[in-house]
Amino acid sequence: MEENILLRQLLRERKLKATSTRLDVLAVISGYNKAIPFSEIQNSLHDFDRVTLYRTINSLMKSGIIHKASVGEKETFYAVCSSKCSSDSHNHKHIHFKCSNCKAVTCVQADSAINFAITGHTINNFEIEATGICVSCN
Amino acid sequence: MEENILLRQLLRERKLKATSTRLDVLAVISGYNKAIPFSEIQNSLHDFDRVTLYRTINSLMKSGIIHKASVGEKETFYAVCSSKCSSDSHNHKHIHFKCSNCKAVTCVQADSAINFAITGHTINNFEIEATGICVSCN
DNA sequence: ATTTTATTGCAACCTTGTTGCATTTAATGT
DNA sequence: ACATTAAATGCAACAAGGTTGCAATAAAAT
Repeated sequence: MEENILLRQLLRERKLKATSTRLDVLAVISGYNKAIPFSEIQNSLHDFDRVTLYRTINSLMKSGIIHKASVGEKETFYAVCSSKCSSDSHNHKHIHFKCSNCKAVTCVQADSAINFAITGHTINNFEIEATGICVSCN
Repeated sequence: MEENILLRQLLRERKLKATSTRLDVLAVISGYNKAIPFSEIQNSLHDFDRVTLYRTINSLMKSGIIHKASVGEKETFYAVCSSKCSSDSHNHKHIHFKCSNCKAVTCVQADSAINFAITGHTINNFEIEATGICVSCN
């Protein structure tokens, strides 16, 4: 369990105690470089209780540090937020992309802004989950 | 449990036995006029075993009669498919829209086709879940 | 250094969904 | 209409994912 002063600062900024659980979980998630499935977090950190991991992930989400990256699968994926996110609101304009070849889930930007309208409806927010072949597999 | 000859035909076309469970479940789902949460199906049909409902829903999905309409919630919603869907493939180009006022989930079409690209990626399929205010609440 | 307050671990629990097996029901052919 | 066949149902049991209450512990504030 190595100390990461930056992660510690990040937690304190969001008014969260910089406990070793949080530092470790955050290190695993941010070191993964793509959306990480819950089971992968568990495997990397088998010294922590399952409940503690759930609670840690929940507080990281509430604080706008990480977010869920669902891709219609049973298993939940998590990824670090952009700096735009806060305790109050998650603000993602990206797409959750699942590669059907390597199975990796990543947060990617569309080449240009996505806009659409639905007659009579006011659209406040939307999420896109896409599947296909990622850069590495192409 | 009233007989619906049309639903019976629909089931038989898709090579499914027209059992009373299926006729009832289908009547409830199609009569709901928007995506229906699983609990609502259960409440309407408390005489059937939970397992039977799950199995019924699964076979209706496999046959392309209904589909899941997820909106990032814990609870699963279901809606009837367009006639384009078959046992082989679900083919939806619609958006799953959740009204933050009345909480209803509906399948709606965008006013114009939605297209986007991600550099280096091949996009094979995508799903959009939107939240906002629906027609009735506007 | 002590107090305060949040976090952890544990056990227990809930919900959602699935499986195996014996029983029942719908469709098919006669 | 009747027997046969193949699929669907109910039940019990289970598994995965996630939550809650509470006592013990660790971090932050004084």
